[in-house]
This record gives sequence, structure tokens and C-alpha cells, in this order.
Amino acid sequence: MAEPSTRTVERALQLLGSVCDAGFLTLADAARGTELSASTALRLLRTLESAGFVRKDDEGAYRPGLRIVQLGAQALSHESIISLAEPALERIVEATGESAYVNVRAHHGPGGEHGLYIAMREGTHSVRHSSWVGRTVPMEGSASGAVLSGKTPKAGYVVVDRGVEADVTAIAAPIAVEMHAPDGTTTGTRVIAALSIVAPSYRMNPEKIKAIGELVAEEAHNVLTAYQQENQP
Amino acid sequence: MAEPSTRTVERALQLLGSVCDAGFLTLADAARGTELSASTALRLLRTLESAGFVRKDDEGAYRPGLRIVQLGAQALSHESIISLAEPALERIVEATGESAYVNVRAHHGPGGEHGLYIAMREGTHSVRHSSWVGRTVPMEGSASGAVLSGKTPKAGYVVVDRGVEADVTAIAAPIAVEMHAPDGTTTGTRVIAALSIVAPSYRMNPEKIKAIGELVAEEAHNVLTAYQQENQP
DNA sequence: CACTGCGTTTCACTTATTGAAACGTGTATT
DNA sequence: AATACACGTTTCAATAAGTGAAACGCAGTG
Repeated sequence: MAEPSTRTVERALQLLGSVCDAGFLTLADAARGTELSASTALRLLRTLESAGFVRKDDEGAYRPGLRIVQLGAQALSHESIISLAEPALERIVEATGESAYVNVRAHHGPGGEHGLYIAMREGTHSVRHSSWVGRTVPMEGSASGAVLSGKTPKAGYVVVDRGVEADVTAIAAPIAVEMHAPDGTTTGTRVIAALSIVAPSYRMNPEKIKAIGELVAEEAHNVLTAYQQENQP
Repeated sequence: MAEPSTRTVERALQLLGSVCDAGFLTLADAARGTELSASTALRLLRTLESAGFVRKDDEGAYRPGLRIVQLGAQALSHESIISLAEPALERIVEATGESAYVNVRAHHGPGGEHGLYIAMREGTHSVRHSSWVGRTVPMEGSASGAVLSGKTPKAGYVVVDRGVEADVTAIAAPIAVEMHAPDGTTTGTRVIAALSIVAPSYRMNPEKIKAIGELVAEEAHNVLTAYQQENQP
């Protein structure tokens, strides 16, 4: 029962991922990237196309289709953590002017574990961080990755300067629930998401970082409270 | 060469769509909804799961996975029309306080043609229309559907009161480019997207509708100009 | 003009998908 | 309690269905 996966579907999904990653791909490129024969790639891409998951542009290249957009938006709307976190994001932006994000652990894919940005509230500064929603970041070397891994110091937040991108500072705090065994004993904590801000480093300084870090940690706790209220009564 | 589609993949994608539509689905429900045998549905769902496109929640039901969220966000970021339309959405919201949207024709699926909401800017009124991004609406009976079909009157915008939802008024205007044959003659127009606002009907009146309609039509034209600048030089 | 790479189609091989059946379990029904 | 039912899961033999090498036409290149 190790891997009762269907190869055809796996290949098709891989193809779909390639197209979305690249933005647009020619048939030959897609076939090379997934190590499929051209005929197989063509057949699968056509299937994806007829279902609306990819489409061919004017130049004949394959692009992400609208069905992906639709399903992605639907999926997002079903992620309750996002709507719960939205007020917190808004308050963080209001207080700091920087873009604020919600991160979760991404599906464990090739290349190790990653975090995924699933929601954002844009900052108000004219020089601000543009959207990273949909982007993944490695767990090591990123602030949100650290808190998602459970490596949060007692301060309650993590700061990473120039981690995943130069000249950018990230501050993240975990939204973590306690896990209980059936008998009620606490078995540890599980980080369900992270709240983070991403800002140009030149605008930061130790005091500001401390203030923002404490704010993010506090808001993360507020989100946790809202989350528990929704899942307990 | 009519339909060289692979059945396995079609079924898997259908399953994926069901899960995303429903938000969460039990195996038996998914199998029923797609008319697959339980064993086949299980195998395919497991394949989707191992690729991160669906996941099982604590109760064992299937939910949309994070991979869908990721690919959807990536796909959205590659839709240039959205970034081009964002300033227009912002101005519309600023001027009217109502939520503003970008619509496109959805992939032609079962149940006739539909429009798809792909971007939104939230209104500022406290009673406002919440997000419809990812939602589809029938072409008939909706304002955005009408303009996407090319049925825009000379006024330049379409108003539908209580069309797809009770107590809601929608106003839409087309973003349309002229089509040219290789020899340069105009062969017609193609609507690439629609700009629209959706608001509670009680807040509307003839003068307001006229003002908003003209604003939306004007902004749609602004987006068109930006679009042409990007695709011509 | 020969050459290379692309998108496409064809086709024989057999691999890999399929669905009925059977099983264990938990939840309604009687 | 005993029965019936629905769900998730596994097994397995039949064969439907996916596969890739090869060949084709076309366009761009040296």
C-alpha cells in the first residue's frame, strides 16, 4: 500500500505544475522539464487544456488556465485561517505600514520543506513589498520558516535580515495550538500558521524591530484565540 | 483527432473540481458526484493527495490542498490584465465605496457559458458585497455576462438589478479590443474582460447608477489603453 | 540546400487502470 | 442486542487504455 498512485495523473499534475511555475511553456520545454516523450506530454496537455487547467496562447505556448485560478480562489476562500487572520493583518499594516502575510507549511514536495504565503495585506509605504502570495520559501533561512518549524525563541518572534532576498527583513510569529492526547495530557504544540511582515531593511532598526515583533506576536495570539473559539464550542 | 483525452486524467481533474466546489467531500460523496466506483475514486484522490492538490482533514474528508492555492495564486499573478486593472479598481472603490471586480469568460464547461470573477477591490461601505473571486456567474442575467458576450448598448455599460442575487445591483463595462485581419481591416471586437461593481440595490438610484456606469465605462477604457500600450510597442 | 528542432499523428505492445467483490468497522434501525 | 446499512479499504483478474518510437510536414538556420 506504499504508492498506489496512478502514473498518468501524476504526470499530468507535474505538467500542470511546470506550466504554472514557468508562466508559459512550449510543448518541447514542458516535455523536457518533466522527462516525458513529446507525444505523451502533448496528449496530457491537451487533456488539461480541454478541462481548462491550461490554455494555449496566441503563440502556441501553454499557460495556466482559468480553471486553476477559479479552484485556487475557491480553495483560499475555504481556508478559515485566512478570514480569521484578516483583521490582524489589517491592524499590523495600519500600525507599521509594512506588508503583512499569513504563511503555512507547504505540501512536502521535492527540494525539502517549504513555507507558503497564502494571504497578504498590502503595506501603505510607497516603497513596499509586493505580493508574494503563492510563493514558497525554504524553511531554513526564512523567518516564517523558522516559526513554522517550531523554532521560536522565548521572545515569541523571529527576525531574519537579508534571508531569502537581499535588503529585505522579515519578522514572523507562530500561531500554535497545544496538542492533547485522548486522555487530556499535552503532547506538544503544533504550528498551524505564521503571521509575518516583510519590509525593506533600510527602514528597520532595533527598536522598530522589537516593537513590530511584539505586535506581530500579539496579533498571532489574537488569531489563535479566534481560531480556538471557532473550533471548540 | 477529435478527443485524444486521457480518461484517467479527466476523471482526476473532475474529482479535484468536485472537492474544490464543495469545500470538503467524503470519499463516497466524491465517488457519487463523479459517477466513479469507490475504488477508482479512492485511488485517484490518493494520487491527488500525494501531489498536494487535495488533503484529508481530521475527520477524514477531502479538502482542497495547498498546491491548488499555490498554483492558482501563481496563475493569477501571470494574468497581466489584473495588475493593469488594479488602479482602475482602486479609483472606482474610492469614488463609489462599492466593491469592484474584474471578470473574464470562464472556460466553457458544463452548463453553458459562464463569467468568472478574477480580481476584486473591496468596497468601503460597512454593508458591502463580500468577495466573489473564483465564483462563476451565468452569462445570461448578469451584467458582466452581458458585456462579456458583447451585448453592450451604446451607453457603454450594462445595469442588472436583482440578476444573479436578490437585492443586488451590478453594473459592468467591457474592456474590448478591435480585431484586425492580417491585411489591416477591422474584423470586429473581442471583449477580453469586464469591469464591474456589485452593490446592494437599496443604495442605488437612477442618477447614481448613471454616474457609476459612466465611471466604470471610463475606467474600462483606461485599462484598455494600458493593455494596448503593453502589447504594441 | 542540408540540417535541426518543433508540433503532430500513427500504431503495435503491453503496461497499468479498472470495477466487482469481499472485508472490517462504525453507525443507524429494528 | 441483534440487524442492517454505509463507508473506507484491499485484492485481483480482465482488458481497456496509456505509452513511446518512428515517421511526417513545416519553419527557421547555417
